[in-house]
Amino acid sequence: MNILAELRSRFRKALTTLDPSAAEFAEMVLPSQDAKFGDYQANCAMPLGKRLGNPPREIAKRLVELLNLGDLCDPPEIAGPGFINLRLNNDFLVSQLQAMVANDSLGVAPVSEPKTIVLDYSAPNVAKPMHVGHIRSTVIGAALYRVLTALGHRVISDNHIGDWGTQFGMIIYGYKHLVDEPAFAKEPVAELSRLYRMVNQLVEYHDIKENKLPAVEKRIIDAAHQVEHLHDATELEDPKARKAHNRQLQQAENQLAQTREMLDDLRRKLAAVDDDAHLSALAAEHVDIGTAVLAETAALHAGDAENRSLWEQFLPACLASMDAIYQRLNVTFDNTLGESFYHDRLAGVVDDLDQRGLATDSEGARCVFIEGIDAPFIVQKQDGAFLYATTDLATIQYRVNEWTPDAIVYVVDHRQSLHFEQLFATARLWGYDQIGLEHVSFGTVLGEDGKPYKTRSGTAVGLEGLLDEAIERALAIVSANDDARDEPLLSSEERKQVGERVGIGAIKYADLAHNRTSDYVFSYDKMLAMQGNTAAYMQYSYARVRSIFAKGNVDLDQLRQHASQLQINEPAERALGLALLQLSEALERVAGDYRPNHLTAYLFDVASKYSAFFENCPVLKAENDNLRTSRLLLCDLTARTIAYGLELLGIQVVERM
RNA sequence: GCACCCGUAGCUCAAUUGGAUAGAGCAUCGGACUACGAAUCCGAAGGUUAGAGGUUCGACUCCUCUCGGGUGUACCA
Repeated sequence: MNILAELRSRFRKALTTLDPSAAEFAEMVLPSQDAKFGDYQANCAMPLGKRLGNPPREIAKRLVELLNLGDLCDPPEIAGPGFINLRLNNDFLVSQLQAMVANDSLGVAPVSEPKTIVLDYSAPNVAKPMHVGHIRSTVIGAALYRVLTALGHRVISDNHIGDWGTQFGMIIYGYKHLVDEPAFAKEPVAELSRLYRMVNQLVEYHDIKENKLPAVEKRIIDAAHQVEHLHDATELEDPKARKAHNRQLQQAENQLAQTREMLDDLRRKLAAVDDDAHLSALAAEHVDIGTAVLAETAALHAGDAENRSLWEQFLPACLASMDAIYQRLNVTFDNTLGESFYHDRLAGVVDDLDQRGLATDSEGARCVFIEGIDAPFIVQKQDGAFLYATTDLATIQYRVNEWTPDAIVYVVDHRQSLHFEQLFATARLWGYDQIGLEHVSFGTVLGEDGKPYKTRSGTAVGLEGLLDEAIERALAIVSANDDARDEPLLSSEERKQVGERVGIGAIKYADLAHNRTSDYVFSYDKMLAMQGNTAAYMQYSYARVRSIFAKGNVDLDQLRQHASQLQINEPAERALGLALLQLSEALERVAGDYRPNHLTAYLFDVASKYSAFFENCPVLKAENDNLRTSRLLLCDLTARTIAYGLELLGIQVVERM
């Protein structure tokens, strides 16, 4: 049972009796932040009092009279301006916990109105190695998939991979001109990824040399002039004008500094090629590589037989290597329909937009203009090529036709907000105005210097290496700790498994525990710490609970037959029991705004409550057998809740560590 | 220029979407292993929620302005 939902439903009845239009105020029943205000509190009397023109305390009093809560709560108390404080009664807590023992889903109630939700997450470009930037979408998306499913929704995951874009032009060009045949025969994906990186670097090299560098140099000259000009300006008498002037100067100086940094960055990239004899020779040889790559891409799209066959040859290997990472991350998808799947529908999309008068010609491109947004939503380029905007529209059309979802949810980083704003607005104009379109955005992963997490050479940190390092560090910690014991617990195989679960878990949990909208700082030391809200701590908590059963030779199946012996006496038992009963509430909070950090916070709370219980209430050495059984049942529920919660987050537990 | 996001304890982050005295972990200081896992636990200290106004019973949360930071912004995805 979802206790909060039940309380709200009781309040809704009382509220509508009081005033037919007051049902909405039932949402103002919330868990209390402070235990001294009870377990739950209703804050509806204040706004309702205002609406009805009565003193809030009086409203609260009448509500309490109308409420029928005797089976759940002690008599409610009215406090302060009109808060109604609720405390669950002991019998109710005990009966709910007893029911939970026999319930496989730990009392998580399915939502009353299940929805069909398409969940779009991960979406890497194939043929480019996955990097740190793919973690959040993948991990958050997979966790949301599990939580929404656990709540009874029909969830369809779809990995919208980039398998049709310029990067294929790059590897096709690379394969035709620069391939290392033996290396390709031996490890095709590694060779393709080398080719991708090299071609990309050469394209960028020429682009910087011919376009970017001159442009940035010009900007620096302009900015320097601007600064000089502002410096020379005569002293202003008027304080207001002087302040404005100083601000302008400050801004101009900042801009100059920023532009200089950009220049340095570009020069470093040029130097990386110039200083390498092999690369600089290639750069000289492939002067037109930029346009050549675009031509290869265009040829692929136009159905060129050779490029098409290369694409078909490359793709399976790329997908297989991508799947290998997903396997390590324990992430799956119901569908993997990439850009290539939609390519023959794109012309139809633009035609349809034309016919409905939504697309207009602007500077030779077909665009949809959205009211309030300056930038156009370009669906077809001057040269006739389509863009990701077009693909995304075709994708919406396909998903709606195929699955008739209530909502399509995109787990994509915040830099694409404008794109999604335009996409959703266009889709609504196009007729898809009955489904929820949501951009679940998230912040950037930063290095410990507070800047986007990059390698020293400035490239994104590879995902594979990231996982390897986390596992390696976890294994070292696990081993060091086990070695420090009088008698080590773990075999080397166990250590290896624990290292993997703790390492991968650490990366996922760190990501999920942060509010997704903010950037977060990636730190191995913090995510692998045993104190605080980390996967390692949660896994340790689980192992610690489980060790009690081993120590006491407890048969869990038999224990669960004795659910009726579960009792609540000590405050620590009560606090733990109440927390255990709030799992469904935590999951609904996650689903409510697609924030997995509510679940990590909940699990950490359960673990903390368990610690207090563990300190204050002897289990195996309880005063009598009944109490021992009762407390073992609480331990079992705690272990199951932690394991289930972590499982929903995609994290595995270990029995010993 | 315009648009969006952010600013919370020394550091890294929360705050159930407008609720009561803003919470955790690290770091600092002080306690607890011959009772179940001390990789742990308990306690102390640490805050004008960037600043100024406003809205109201009540504001970290909503509105306005200022300061500081980030991101995006016409044919890449």
